[in-house]
Amino acid sequence: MSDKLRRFFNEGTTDEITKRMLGTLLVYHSPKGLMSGYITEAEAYLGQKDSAAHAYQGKRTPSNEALYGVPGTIYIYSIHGRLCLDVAAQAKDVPEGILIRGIEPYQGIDLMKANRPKSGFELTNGPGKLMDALGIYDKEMNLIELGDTALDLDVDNVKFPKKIVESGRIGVSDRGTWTDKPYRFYVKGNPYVSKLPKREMDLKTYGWK
DNA sequence: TACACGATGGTCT
DNA sequence: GACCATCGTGTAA
Repeated sequence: MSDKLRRFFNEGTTDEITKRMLGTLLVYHSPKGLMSGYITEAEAYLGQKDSAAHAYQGKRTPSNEALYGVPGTIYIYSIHGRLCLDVAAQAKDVPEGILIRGIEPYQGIDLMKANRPKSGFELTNGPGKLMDALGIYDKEMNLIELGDTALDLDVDNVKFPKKIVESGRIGVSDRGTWTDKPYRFYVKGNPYVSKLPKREMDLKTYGWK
């Protein structure tokens, strides 16, 4: 991992880092070619105290081990037969993480369409969908730091959201008081956001400054 | 556009 | 055997 990326993660709380991640460029050097996309939507999961998190009450198993890694460790997990992409956000052994839920395709769009023959914004507007579009079908990169494998995060060539919307996290079944806490963040108006009604899409600027 | 629901397969108990 | 940080299709309005 680059020093610059290390600094990106080493400052702030996990929800602050999650917001900072909106507009950064997720880069994947796939076997088929380069693909990338700007992060449009992400969720923070605050570790052992967070009843919606995989590491709630310090739960630690082989599959969620990556959450306990250094900041920027890739956490790939499967759910309902799909894969999702997470990144550890805090110091080693502090199991807080960020779920990447949407990207706006930038490079390699044709490759993504070949991987996932869906029209329009359905290409990458969900955590399982974007993994499908990138063509990541296994957990080979799990436990590795961003930048030390084919996946990287470019924090130099970024876009800036005009406004960030907060909401409850998607898909968490009832888990007490943390169920509805506003730890989902997305770029207001960007169409590559899950479950976004058409009327809330800003098709002129996609919500960027 | 909103909601309901079935398929799905890895992971844990 | 149950759970689940999902997705796609179906229905109705």
